[in-house]
Amino acid sequence: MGRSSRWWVVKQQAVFRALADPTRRAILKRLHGGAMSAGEIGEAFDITGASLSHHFAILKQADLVRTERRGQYIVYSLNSTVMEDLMRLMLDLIPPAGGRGGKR
Amino acid sequence: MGRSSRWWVVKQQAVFRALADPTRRAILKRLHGGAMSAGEIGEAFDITGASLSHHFAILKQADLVRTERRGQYIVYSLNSTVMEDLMRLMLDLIPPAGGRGGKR
DNA sequence: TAGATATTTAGACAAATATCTAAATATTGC
DNA sequence: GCAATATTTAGATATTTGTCTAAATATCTA
Repeated sequence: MGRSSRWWVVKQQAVFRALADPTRRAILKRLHGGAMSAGEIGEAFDITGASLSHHFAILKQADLVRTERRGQYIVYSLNSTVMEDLMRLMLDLIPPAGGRGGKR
Repeated sequence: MGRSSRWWVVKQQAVFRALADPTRRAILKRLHGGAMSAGEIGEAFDITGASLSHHFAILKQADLVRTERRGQYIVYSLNSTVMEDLMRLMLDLIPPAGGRGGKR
């Protein structure tokens, strides 16, 4: 419980929303291999830079990625802390092991 | 393995989309305690039965819930198998521990 | 079988979303 | 300072989504 619960309720929605789009999931996966500039990330996708930037903004709002300007470029990297929070959240949606909840 | 990768790509999108809505996440959480009829689930929410039914359809399409008719009622329960698939998928989005120079 | 209850389906509508083009901002190298 | 490159912002548009009301379907009970 390091964070206020309200913080997480808000952030939670941002995170799930961010993950709902296949392009954004692909971006995260691409970042899996290491930090990359916006342009490099974009090479893998067939959409404009503007659209890409839109996706970055949503990922950033969800705190799933971090940015750092390096000269002309802006370098993106995964924020694994929030990813781990998300995992915990997911676990919360899964019934307890050996759980009842089936037929009666 | 076990499932074709195409199956999962399709299902994956359905699952993430299903989780993007806060009402649907709340439904899953409610089912956490055990199977429940549509009406019982609905008691917790301030939306019409029709809207509820819409959410159920999306959860079902994502295979996150199972249904069983019991007389007049239709009983919903969690499908933890797909939830576990989802967890694996999430892990896939998280960078490997100690990845890329960063020991912990 | 008729009426009551539970749930889904159909159709409409407003709000949210992904995408685009064009323009703005930031940075580098000459 | 100026042109080139990288990225974001603004504004427009078509699609998707969540919700509603009304009607349809399924089941139970008297």
